[in-house]
Amino acid sequence: MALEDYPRPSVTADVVVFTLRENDLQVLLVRRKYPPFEGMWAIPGGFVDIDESLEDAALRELEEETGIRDVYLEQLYTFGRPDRDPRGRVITVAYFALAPADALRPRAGDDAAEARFWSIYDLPPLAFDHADILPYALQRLRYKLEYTAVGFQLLPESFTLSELQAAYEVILGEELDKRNFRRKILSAGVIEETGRLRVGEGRPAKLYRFRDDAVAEVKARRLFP
Amino acid sequence: MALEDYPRPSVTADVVVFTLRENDLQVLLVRRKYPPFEGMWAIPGGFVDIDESLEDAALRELEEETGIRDVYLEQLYTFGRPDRDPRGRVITVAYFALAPADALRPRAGDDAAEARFWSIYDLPPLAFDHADILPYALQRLRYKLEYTAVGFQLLPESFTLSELQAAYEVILGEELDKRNFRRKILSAGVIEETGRLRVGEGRPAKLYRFRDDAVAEVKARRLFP
DNA sequence: TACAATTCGTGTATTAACGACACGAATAGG
DNA sequence: CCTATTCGTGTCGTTAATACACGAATTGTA
Repeated sequence: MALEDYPRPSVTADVVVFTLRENDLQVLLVRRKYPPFEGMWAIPGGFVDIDESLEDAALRELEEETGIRDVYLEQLYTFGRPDRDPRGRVITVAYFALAPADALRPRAGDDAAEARFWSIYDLPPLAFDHADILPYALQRLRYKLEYTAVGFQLLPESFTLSELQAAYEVILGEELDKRNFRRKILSAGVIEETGRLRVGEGRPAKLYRFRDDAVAEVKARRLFP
Repeated sequence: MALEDYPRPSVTADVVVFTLRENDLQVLLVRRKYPPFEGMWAIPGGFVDIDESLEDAALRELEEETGIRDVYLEQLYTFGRPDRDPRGRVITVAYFALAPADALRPRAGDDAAEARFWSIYDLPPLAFDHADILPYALQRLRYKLEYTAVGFQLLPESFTLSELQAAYEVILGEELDKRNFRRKILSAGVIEETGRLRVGEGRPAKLYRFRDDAVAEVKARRLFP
């Protein structure tokens, strides 16, 4: 029996792009220009080309909508309810991406009227089954934050410990103790001082950077056990 | 632009069925009756029907190959390298299933010449990219074992603590301390005594069962923190 | 130029969990 | 009744987690 003898679904790759903006955890959404769900907000994505890997499709869509490349990208889950798209059978492989806000220049694509960030904690009504995908992505992000160094993908190259703690707090949705946070993050050995200071209101703060080497990767396992 | 204007891939659901047999962790494989990879071993699976959910497809394939239903099933990952099937573009949504050995009656399906269990630690050459999928499934199983009560899905309804420990050891691939294991598993509150004993060589052992209630589910989080 | 406002950076004491470790108890079979 | 086998149990030292408060460094302003 040949492949053509089976009916084939359409397959899309959708990308949940997280970033930190205005001391908030936000995701990129696009407003749909055409039916179905015309005018509603949706997770950016599109059809997987026939000779393109799933990850390449996600990266391509990401670049089309945000102009960025070299981003942290991870497969999230595949959503395939038969009725999730009124046009027919469409299975979507969802990815999630993390990027620092300053790297992102959202722009509307061919089939999007508009593109902007929304707080993950205050979302508009969403097209398709995208209201199922975002909570799942948030859960995965929180989960990974506790045992890997993935959180640094959301921050600029250098940052203060207070900024890092604020990022953890807004992602996890809870407050953390300052001294315990510093002790854990420093003893994990995943960051190092840059030697520079950030001046502002109050006492200047030391700037740190992520140690993007093999050592840091290994130690990042079970960062918050 | 309509759905039909895009070339569409084929989509399959493959299921990695784990079980414990002969004090070993084993997976069900089928020997392919037809090309490509005729005669080679493969993870059981098949095409997703056009109006069938991905999970239903996995359950259907599972029932066709093993005769079981009501099994623990979880989506694993979606594999979609463009060249993974020589016939054309085939994306597979891989699932993994856990079942006690006594529930399984492997049987060859329409396109399988033979079906049998293989030790996950001693596998034959595999068709497609299935040699990538199995290690990934093992890693996921080990990972889940440490923080959920998922391991009980592999055991019969009642079991001794020694049997449970042996199961953990064969899955994790390492030896565990008897007293520490018992302390952890009992203090987690996920199992209870049945009041019966298993007699055999040596002192009879108490039989336990999994507490399949809401309390056990909650406490099962971070079973081995 | 001092003082008020702000944010940074630090240590300890208590409690909980983890890992290492050895031997008596209960049964079956010879 | 003795031997072989497996079951079931407790302690101690170490490590990790939590809770908690104040002096230090700077900026802006009176």
